Amino acid sequence: MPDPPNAQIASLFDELADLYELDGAVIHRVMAYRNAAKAVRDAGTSVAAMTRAGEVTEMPGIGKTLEEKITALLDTGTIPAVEKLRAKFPPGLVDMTRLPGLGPKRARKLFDELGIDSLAALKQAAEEQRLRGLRGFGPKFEEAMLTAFAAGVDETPRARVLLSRALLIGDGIAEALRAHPASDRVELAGSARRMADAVKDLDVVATATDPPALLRAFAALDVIEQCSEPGENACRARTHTGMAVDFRVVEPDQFGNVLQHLTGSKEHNVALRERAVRKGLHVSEYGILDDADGKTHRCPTEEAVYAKLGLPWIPPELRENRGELDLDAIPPLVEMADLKGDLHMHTVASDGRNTIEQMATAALERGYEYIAITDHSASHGFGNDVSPDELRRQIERVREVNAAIDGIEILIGTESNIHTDGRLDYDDDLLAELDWVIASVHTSFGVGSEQMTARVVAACEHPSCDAIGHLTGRKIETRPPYAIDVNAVIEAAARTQTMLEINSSADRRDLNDVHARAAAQAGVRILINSDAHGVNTLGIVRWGVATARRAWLGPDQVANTLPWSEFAPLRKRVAG
DNA sequence: GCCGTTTTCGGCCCGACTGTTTTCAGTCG
Repeated sequence: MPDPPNAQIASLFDELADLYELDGAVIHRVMAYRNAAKAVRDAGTSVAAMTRAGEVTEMPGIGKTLEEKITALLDTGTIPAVEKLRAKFPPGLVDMTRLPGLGPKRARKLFDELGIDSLAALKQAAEEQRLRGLRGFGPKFEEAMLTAFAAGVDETPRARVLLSRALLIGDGIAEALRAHPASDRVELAGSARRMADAVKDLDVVATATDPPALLRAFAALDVIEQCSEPGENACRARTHTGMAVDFRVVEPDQFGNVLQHLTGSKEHNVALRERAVRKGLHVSEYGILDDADGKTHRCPTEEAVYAKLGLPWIPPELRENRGELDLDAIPPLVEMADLKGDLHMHTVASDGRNTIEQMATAALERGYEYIAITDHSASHGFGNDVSPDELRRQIERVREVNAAIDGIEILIGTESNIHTDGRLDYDDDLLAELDWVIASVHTSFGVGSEQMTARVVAACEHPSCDAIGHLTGRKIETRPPYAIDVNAVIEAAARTQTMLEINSSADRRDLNDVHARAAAQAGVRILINSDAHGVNTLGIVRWGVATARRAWLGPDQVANTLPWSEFAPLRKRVAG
């Protein structure tokens, strides 16, 4: 039996949390399971392997009991408590808690008293006004349920919005508000500020000389479709694209507290407050209450908030409670300006829109010292035209352009498909003639974890394979990663000196933050590549850089921050 | 269920809102 991936262990713990909550367990026990689920999901190495090694209780949030549960999962393929509770509560009960205002306590009551065990049964009971007889439930509750059903809560939940789309709106709003004469400071908060993969809504915080005027200006922005009646210092709006936007104007001396509070994440804030309590400090969005003097300290800046707690200012990308609160000093994080090359891009030879010359000129304008032209290989649909003979002609073309354009090294490469048996496209001789090979999976996603892992590990072992592209094949919000043992690939990449790419496409960001951090810790060299299909998308490395920063990567862990003279010898074909 | 510069037991972040209730539990972010 293959080891369960971290994601599977995490989702079982989350399910246990839901089930124990329905079972009426004390909330702190439920929270312990949720914390453990997050810790497992964010772990950079195999939790199953750690358990076998007897090291899993070293993880924060995993104690003896949870260790036993993971051990049971490894030994028997299941966790007894999960089986027992699944038998006790129908799955529809957890679905019911998706409704606004209906949590586990009330769902349990509906089940016990009225036998309601699914969204459908709940809807029918609300329509028949059978809920209002129950103590604690009234007509308003029935109405709220029916409103929620009418809005389609029982259908697929609304997808979150890609960061790139959210920031297009959020940055625009912030800029417009900054330009308004009544505004002072304006910042985006929330998960967009943390550069998460996708976001649910936008939070904007401001200070202003004339708050009502700024609130009115916000409501009148072109992107806003509708806005609540502006209150004294806040309003809630929806954009034409359907995004919710919360806007708050606050006192300047509290700006730091509110910005910190609204930036989150929830987990970061909870952990931050727990630590503060141990020092006699109580953190809220309004200030920091100090037991020592009984005063609430207001902070105009986030720096002041963290300083009061004895911490350095923590970059928003790190605020996920993944160890950032243990830092004495913040390590350097990679920036856009650090990038000196881009090792994955397409031209008209396959599915790109621009020529070699155009891509090279655009890269030069970005200040790059080197790029690799990596059109799709022949076995992939987009690369049908790049036959072996065509690739040989492309080698000549790239060499000519490289000679003609000063100031940038243009590598001839390929993005080779990885076949199901781990072979790359093109003969080894032809691959060896190239300057650079990045290998990616584009076909047969469903071969299963074992074969997929063996397939990519085999590619790592190829002497001409310099890097692996978009390792897990995920598309954020639309396609889950295919089954693959990422930790095994990381081990193989470290052993074979194969680089791993963070693909910067806004909907890929693959490696993700957790995997990229694990890979770097294992000594794998990371690349941040655009996978650009035209000159106008070279800049999407912004999203790859964001993922790298969320992975705690500094410039020294990202290979393409090196100048060409230092990057060139790292390639397997040169290093030998 | 986890955890420890107050602790191996007794705590476990903070505040707002809501509906139903006569003082608050449950839910949410």
